[in-house]
Amino acid sequence: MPKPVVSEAARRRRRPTKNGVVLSEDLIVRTALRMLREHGSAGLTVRRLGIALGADPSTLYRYFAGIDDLTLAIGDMLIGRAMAGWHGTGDWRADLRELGLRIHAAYLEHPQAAVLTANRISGKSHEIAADEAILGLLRGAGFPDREAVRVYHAFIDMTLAFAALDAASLALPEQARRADEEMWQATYARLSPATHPNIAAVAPLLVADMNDSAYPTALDMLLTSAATGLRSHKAC
Amino acid sequence: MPKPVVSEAARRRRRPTKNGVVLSEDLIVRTALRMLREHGSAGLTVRRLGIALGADPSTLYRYFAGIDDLTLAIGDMLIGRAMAGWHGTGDWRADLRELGLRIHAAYLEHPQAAVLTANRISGKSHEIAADEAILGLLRGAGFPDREAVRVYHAFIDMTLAFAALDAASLALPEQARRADEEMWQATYARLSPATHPNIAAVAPLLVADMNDSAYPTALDMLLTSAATGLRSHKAC
DNA sequence: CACCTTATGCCAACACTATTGACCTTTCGT
DNA sequence: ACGAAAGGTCAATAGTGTTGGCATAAGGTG
Repeated sequence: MPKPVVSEAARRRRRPTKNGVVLSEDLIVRTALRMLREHGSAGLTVRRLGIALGADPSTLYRYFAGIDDLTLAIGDMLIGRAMAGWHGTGDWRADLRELGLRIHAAYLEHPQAAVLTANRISGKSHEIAADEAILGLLRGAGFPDREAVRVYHAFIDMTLAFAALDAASLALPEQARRADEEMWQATYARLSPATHPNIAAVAPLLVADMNDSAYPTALDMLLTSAATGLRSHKAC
Repeated sequence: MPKPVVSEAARRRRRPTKNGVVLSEDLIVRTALRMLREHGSAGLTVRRLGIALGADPSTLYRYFAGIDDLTLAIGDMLIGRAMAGWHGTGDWRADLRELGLRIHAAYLEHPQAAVLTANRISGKSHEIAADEAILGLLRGAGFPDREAVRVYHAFIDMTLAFAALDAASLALPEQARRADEEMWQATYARLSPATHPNIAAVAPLLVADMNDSAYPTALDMLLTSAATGLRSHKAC
């Protein structure tokens, strides 16, 4: 057992690196985020990260068990940023909406990172805090426990799933992204009404709509359905 | 220009490999799918694929420009299988539900492959056919065009997003998947009621629920909300 | 202040990876 | 039957994550 990873809290000595940098989990993750932004989602490598930090690549294994562990930490930091400074207002529906949009936005701010981490469960502190907040809103609103868990599950998975999907298209290389966006013009808008009557009928609407995220719409629909269910529950 | 890739249609000579195997795009893609299933989503490497085919790894570059090109071809194949043999029944809500579940299921049948390709937009024929069918169902049900496009967009993106999310967790290496599944037991079920009252209160429900896909729930909520909107539209 | 333990950074090495350019051999149209 | 070139092979390059051993400085203890 050559390299035990010491938890950040239990870390006592802070020996500076050859170049004088003092490492920490937080610094490593923040640097990784910067590298992802600059070099794309395939540009995060242990070697490059080491160089960017001014430390030997192998040093990182004192902080993270492997690159997988590092990506989980990156994901947790994104959730942490989404939740930073959030406070509920008492209106469960507005609060949930705000929370979903915040998480979605936090991921889209770092699309290359989001692609790597959005579909992983980290179980780290920020993620747990978010889950606690969401469940609190639902139970506080009067959802019975079973229903609260159902809605919570749909809400959080939908939010992360959309974050990953939308991030993926933002993370494409400039050239590929433009090609995707112009697909709607080039392909869908030119289909014959004879073979594709429905697409042809709404083509202008499609072109206008498809390059925005559908998340806000889908989120509102989920919340509407939840509210409907809540009313019928209270009626009983 | 050392290695021009010849399109499958224009391919004329079929020289057998040292081991006597005759290559083709189709054979390569099918073999890649098998390897993904057997060795996990990180187990598809040019070297291994070459060995599995009984050919030198570099031979594959005669068929695909790079590994990225190969994954696109794999994705193409999945999309083709998703819609095969579908027919509507006339009940728009049931039909949409069926369609969503089919697409979701088709991806989950090859989770390791889905992970690599799920957040790419193809714009190819099968995808167009699905879009036409969905828009037809919504417009046939009486949604005004603008509303039909909104619901269509939310529906298709949500379906693909969940397919990617759920495929990702199925595609994790056995060890990591068990770790993720046990996270709910190991981490969430042990949080103190003092610090995390809501999670603690519903912990057993979470453990029971979180390892299934939330897609059916989210899909039903989306359809419920759409149906509500449709009723109020018809009332006008 | 000096000492000793040990946490932590560094180095070298390993077994991989994708990709490329040069070479050679088989295939097919003429 | 011949010659062009498609297509398979080989060798090499530059990169990857990861690990074991070593050196050194930090910080508690006397």
